[in-house]
This record gives sequence, C-alpha cells and structure tokens, in this order.
Amino acid sequence: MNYWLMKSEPDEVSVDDAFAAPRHTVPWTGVRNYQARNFMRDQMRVGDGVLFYHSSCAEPGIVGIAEVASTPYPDPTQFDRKSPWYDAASKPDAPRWLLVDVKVLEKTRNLTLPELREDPALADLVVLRKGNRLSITPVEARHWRHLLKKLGASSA
DNA sequence: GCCAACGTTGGC
DNA sequence: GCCAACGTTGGC
Repeated sequence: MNYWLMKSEPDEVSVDDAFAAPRHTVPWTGVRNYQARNFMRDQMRVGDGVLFYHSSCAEPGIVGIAEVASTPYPDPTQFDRKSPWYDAASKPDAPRWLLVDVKVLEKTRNLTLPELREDPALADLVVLRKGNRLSITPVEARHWRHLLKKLGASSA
C-alpha cells in the first residue's frame, strides 16, 4: 500500500466535483509530466491512499481523502483534438499518457498550505519541498497517518 | 550530450 | 500579474 498527494485545480475538477461524480470517481486526466505519469503507470495500485489537494487557487490545501480506483489506462484527452490536453505526437497504438481513476472517500476541511508548512512533523513532505511542481507526489506512511489524524478523517 | 531559450507550474 | 523554480525542446 502506497500513499500519494494529487493536485487538482478546483476550477477544473474540485473535490466537490469529484465527490458528485458517479461512484465519487473521476479519471485523473491532463497529467502531462513524465514523472507524474510514471507514478500512475508503475507504482500506483488499486486501493492506494490519495490526498486530494487543491492547487492554483485562493486557498491551496488538502481537501479530501481518496483512493486509487483503477489500474492505469490511456488518458483519452490526449487523442481529442479539441481538448486542451491534446497531444498530436501520441498515437493510439502507443499512448504516451496514462491515468488512473480516483475515488473520493471523504471530503475534509481544507488543511491549508500554511498549516502544512508550520507543522514540524511535515517538514519533509515531498510536496512542501522548495520548488516542487509535481502534480503527483508520494507520501510516506508516517506523513499519511499524521495527516489523517490531523484531519480527523474516518477513512484512516 | 550540452545547454540556452522557452514554456509551465503554482504560490503570492 | 509577478516571478522563482523546474521541465522540455532543439540547435549544435
């Protein structure tokens, strides 16, 4: 069992949007970074824990507990000419971009970025590292436990 | 394979 | 809108 933090822009897909979707599940479309793709392709397993994070918004922070809900499969938006994530260089018989489905288990309060930064127990959380821009980052088990306790999450 | 130029992310 | 940090591209 691995744990992850996955960023979504709430203007695109918020935790409310994801929770309102059928089975509380959304395909994690639009990742166009190889390192993030590789996490989904090579390391994620169904049932892995996910922290749902809102980025590029007024109050960035962790807003929900989720889980990996599928094995990896090709991101359909890469083949859609009208999609902002269209990739002309990716061919259907050799898809460049894969994704997984993510199921929201529980919405939480917004554990904001400033709160995360001021907690010494989270000092080396990957997403807080200087200059980090990865939209998917691994979370250590001790950080996961600490964060779930902090959130009072029932999905622990 | 190097690296400068350019593009993107994302907090502020 | 600014800009630091980082990833990607492409000429050589």
